[in-house]
Amino acid sequence: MTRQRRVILEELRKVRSHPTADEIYQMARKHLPRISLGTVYRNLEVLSDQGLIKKLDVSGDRSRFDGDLTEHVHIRCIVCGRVDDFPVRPAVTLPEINNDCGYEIGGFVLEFSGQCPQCKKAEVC
Amino acid sequence: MTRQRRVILEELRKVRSHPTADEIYQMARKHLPRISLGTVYRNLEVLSDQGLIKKLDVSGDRSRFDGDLTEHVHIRCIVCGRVDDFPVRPAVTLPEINNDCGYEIGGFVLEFSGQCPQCKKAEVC
DNA sequence: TAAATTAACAGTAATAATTCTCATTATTGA
DNA sequence: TCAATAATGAGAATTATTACTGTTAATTTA
Ligand SMILES: [Mn+2]
Ligand SMILES: [Mn+2]
Ligand SMILES: [Zn+2]
Ligand SMILES: [Zn+2]
Repeated sequence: MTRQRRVILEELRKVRSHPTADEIYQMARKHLPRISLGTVYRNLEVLSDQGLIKKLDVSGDRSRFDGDLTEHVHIRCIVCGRVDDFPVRPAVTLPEINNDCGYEIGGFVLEFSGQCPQCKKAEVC
Repeated sequence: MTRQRRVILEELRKVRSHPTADEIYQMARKHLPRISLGTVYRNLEVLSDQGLIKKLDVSGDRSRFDGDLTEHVHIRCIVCGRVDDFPVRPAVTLPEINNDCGYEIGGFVLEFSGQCPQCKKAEVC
């Protein structure tokens, strides 16, 4: 656990947003001005492999990261791309799913999408 | 509806897989050897905007496309990346969701992941 | 402690999916 | 027919991400 890795983890746990690698890079630079983007990517990968953070493979162009390890659902704005937690639990749990497709199921992603309050307000009619 | 666009749509409707843009490019080249990858990307975007196909923003690196417009669930192999239809309907429907997060909800993605039969068999123990 | 080994680093180059540019070709419709 | 419009092919540009290359810091061992 290097200083760089600790700062990345702390900054990610501090926010309730789901920042991209580059956004985490900007956050970390406030504390470690000489940190490199490559280090941020490398450590996000390591932390994700160690199970200390979650890499969100939500829709959209860039990967996002979440310091909240509890299983929860996300909602993404189709206009600006921001991702929030969504306060609903899916009624479906993994053991309930009848697996007749031959896959060995390991997880699932439930992601809602729509317009966030800001984008809804800014909408041109 | 140009020849290029029609071939892309027909090829996509022909298969039950969820090909990437490059895979569709290879399929289209069989009929139009001089078609360009840029044209494939452009027409997939147009067809998706027109609602004639669906662009799948599933997890993973590349976008995939689906000629099946009915609402259904997907499963993705975490080893080889292939995407299949998953024969389960989520118990949750959009109107049921209480929207107290301020978003205007437009849709959702439910995607399971795991190992496909081939990858499960090939697994090194 | 001092040398050797290891791990992570910063900076930068490479990769790959996608988008953009632009000259050319096809299509439309008065 | 023929001008206007739209789409194309080829390839360059963009961009998120990954890989590489010395360098530095930390850890282990003699
Ligand atoms: Mn979250
Ligand atoms: Mn499908
Ligand atoms: Zn928004
Ligand atoms: Zn597989």
